[in-house]
Amino acid sequence: MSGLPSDPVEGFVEDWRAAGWGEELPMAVVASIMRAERTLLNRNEATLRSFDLTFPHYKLLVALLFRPGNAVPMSILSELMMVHPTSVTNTVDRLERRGLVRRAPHPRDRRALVVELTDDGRDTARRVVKALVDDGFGVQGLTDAELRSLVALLRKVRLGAGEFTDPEPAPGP
Amino acid sequence: MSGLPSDPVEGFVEDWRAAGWGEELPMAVVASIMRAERTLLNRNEATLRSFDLTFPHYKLLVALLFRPGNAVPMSILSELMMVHPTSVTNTVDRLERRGLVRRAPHPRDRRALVVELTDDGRDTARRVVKALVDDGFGVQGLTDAELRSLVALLRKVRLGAGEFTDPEPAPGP
DNA sequence: CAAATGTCAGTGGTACTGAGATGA
DNA sequence: CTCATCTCAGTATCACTGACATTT
Repeated sequence: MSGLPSDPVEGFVEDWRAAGWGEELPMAVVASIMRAERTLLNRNEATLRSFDLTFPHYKLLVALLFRPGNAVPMSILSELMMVHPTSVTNTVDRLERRGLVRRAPHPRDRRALVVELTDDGRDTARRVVKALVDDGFGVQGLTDAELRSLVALLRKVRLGAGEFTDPEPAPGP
Repeated sequence: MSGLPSDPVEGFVEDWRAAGWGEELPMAVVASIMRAERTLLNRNEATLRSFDLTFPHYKLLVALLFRPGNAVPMSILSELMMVHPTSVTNTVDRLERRGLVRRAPHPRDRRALVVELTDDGRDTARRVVKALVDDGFGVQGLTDAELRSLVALLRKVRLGAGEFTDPEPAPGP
């Protein structure tokens, strides 16, 4: 729970404005996102540590948990996790050594591999998710409407920053 | 601009809901924050790299830039940057070797040190900030009202997750 | 005395670059 | 042939733990 006595972003915005830098709103948004990420990470890492998992490990396990067959090609994992392919190799290596995932040949592309959950991995993934859910992912004090609004606004930020394209999935003709 | 064809968070929420895990809104918020952070980081790192700065370096320089005297005690930097004291030592070491900051004795506590910008550091910090501002920090496509709303909502998240206390600075009697 | 500040040495983990083997 | 997929070796950076000297 560490905890500063007051919101550092607010003081920061005041100094920024006083100095006349301009673009204080985008600055405040970026600072808020960075700090929220760090705070939530710190909070949820305590839970992950009790399962001996790091956040990248968790992200990979969860990415597998919600797929038919619990199997995803390495290259897709790289995109979903927004990391370099060699980082995926590294993460999969570690999880495979622990028996939580395994590599299997891609059914139709002999260059590619899919990563799939083992029974142990699926069990672990489910228990970790349950633990995080029970803690509400560390998010507290917002109404459902606020949470929805937040997701929508962050979607705009991600879209504007180029995370993905496709503002809306054009309905078929 | 790399870029996925569509928003991965949306697909994720659908899978999550279909599996009946519950707490899908907090999950979506956390996932959105993590991805927004990563996307903005990737985007702004290109700018930082042109100044040979990493993000931790940037954070420290900017923390100094907006203070009277451009000097801040190490311990405060540790809190502001949300990192371990030894990480601050490390970051300051690197920036000091490059002549961008320097350590000076704390005026009233002989245990403590303050870190202050050199002339070169102040100049560098200003130019980096200007470059980031010119790019709007990678944030595009939101109105001022939306940006304000986003800052307010993220403040609630940070407060709820224990980043700081003090819901509102109780006005003096 | 106990608590706070900062450093040092060492560790573990992440994510990258560049090069290369294999297959579409 | 070109491009995609994945791995390996090497590198940089970060953030931490534990121990310590100094000062409050």
